[in-house]
Amino acid sequence: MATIAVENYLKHVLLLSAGSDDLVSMGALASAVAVVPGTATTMVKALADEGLVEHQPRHGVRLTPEGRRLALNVLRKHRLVETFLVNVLKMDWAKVHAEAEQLEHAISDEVLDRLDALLGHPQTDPHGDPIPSRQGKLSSQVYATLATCVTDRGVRIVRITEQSPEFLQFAEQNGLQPGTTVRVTDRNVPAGLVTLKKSGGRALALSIVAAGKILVEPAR
Amino acid sequence: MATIAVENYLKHVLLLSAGSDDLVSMGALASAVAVVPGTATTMVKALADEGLVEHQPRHGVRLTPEGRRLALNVLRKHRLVETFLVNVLKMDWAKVHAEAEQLEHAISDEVLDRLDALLGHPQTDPHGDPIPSRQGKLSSQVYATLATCVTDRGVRIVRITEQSPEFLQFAEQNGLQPGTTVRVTDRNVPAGLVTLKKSGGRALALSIVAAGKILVEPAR
DNA sequence: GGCCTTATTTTGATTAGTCAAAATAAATCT
DNA sequence: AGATTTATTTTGACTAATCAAAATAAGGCC
Ligand SMILES: [Mn+2]
Ligand SMILES: [Mn+2]
Ligand SMILES: [Mn+2]
Ligand SMILES: [Mn+2]
Repeated sequence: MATIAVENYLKHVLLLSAGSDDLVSMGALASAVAVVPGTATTMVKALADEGLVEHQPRHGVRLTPEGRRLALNVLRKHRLVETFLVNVLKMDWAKVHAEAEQLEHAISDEVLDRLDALLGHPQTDPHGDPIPSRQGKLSSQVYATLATCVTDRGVRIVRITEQSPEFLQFAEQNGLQPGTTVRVTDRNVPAGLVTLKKSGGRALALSIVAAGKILVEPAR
Repeated sequence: MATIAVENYLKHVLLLSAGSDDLVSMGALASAVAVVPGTATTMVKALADEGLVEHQPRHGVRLTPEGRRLALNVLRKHRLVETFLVNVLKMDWAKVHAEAEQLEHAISDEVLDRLDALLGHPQTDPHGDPIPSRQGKLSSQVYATLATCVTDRGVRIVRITEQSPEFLQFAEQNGLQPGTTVRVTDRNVPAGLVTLKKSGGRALALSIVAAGKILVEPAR
């Protein structure tokens, strides 16, 4: 059985490689799992011995098919648990990430399946993050963000790519959640500012960096 | 934060001391947590240093008030999780114990409270085991068992004190679950045999040992 | 090409939890 | 009481995971 630490490393390699199959740097991995770089190196070498990752010393890591399979299963647990916590237990969507970080290692595949059924086989979690399918398929659709999308046109928020409670709470308070339609009224790059309006709401200003964390699609 | 190992030790000291406040022997504790006796000694000394147990060398352990508080919280999580798994996810009651053994260490107090509310503040889990209250009160009601109760009188099953999947599956298959009313038709101590009948069912034989694991109360 | 900066790896220690097997104390049995 | 059996503790060793700090390699810059 993979330990909790192993599951966390694999999951973060998956998240950091983001669709593409290029190498994940040690530094990025270390800071994602919140360990010192040397620790990541040690662990990655152990994972490579187990055949879960491929390690190119001095360059980075990537998942093997087996490592990817495990990582996807953990990610599926994480996101289904988040969905359960929000949809069934009515928890604050800003808090469920920390909760799921633990639970993803404690639930069995059977509980996973039953949760999935109870929730009606959701495609995304409460933040719009895609839930890997039981067969290990993970949607990697590319979206525009509030920092890059067309202006003066309605766009629908599909995903918030940031787990910090602070950001999520801010988004919630301003109604920036998956499903909401907004319109970018102004984008001032030198000032690093994006201004937007919810249909029938008042204006809201956001930094370009913050806007870049909110994925959108054209509102049909 | 208490580690998973610490939580397990504390929970088992609580279960083994069963209401009374006498000492739990090292041997019993070691086999409950499935470690070698020396390991239990080492851990108990560490727990004593943390003020979670009182260790009387060569005689045994008992929980301090603080250790008891922690242990009750873990036990509450365990039993509420079991209840959730059976009542909401419709899992087999024979399998939920193993599942809860992991989950009891992964859920936060907030999730605990929400689960409790979702389930309607149950008093017992699916096996009839009492669920400690949020304030740390644990019912210690004493019941007769099918090995000791009156014969030829209806008795209602209130609890199965045995977690093994085999036993629970056997009990389920024969309709021996909390709530069911049965009647002991014969008890042959020398032969070590108990015979009983479900109201309107056929006879069923059980060893005295097995019968002793099924707690009952007079059916009014 | 050589130097400098930065990322990565190595080395040496530490902590939590565990086991095997030897040592010791307590109980039990002649 | 003395001997034997049984439970507990001690000792020494091991694994997984981590950090601090020194050593090393890459990549970019003059
Ligand atoms: Mn995690
Ligand atoms: Mn999410
Ligand atoms: Mn447990
Ligand atoms: Mn139970």
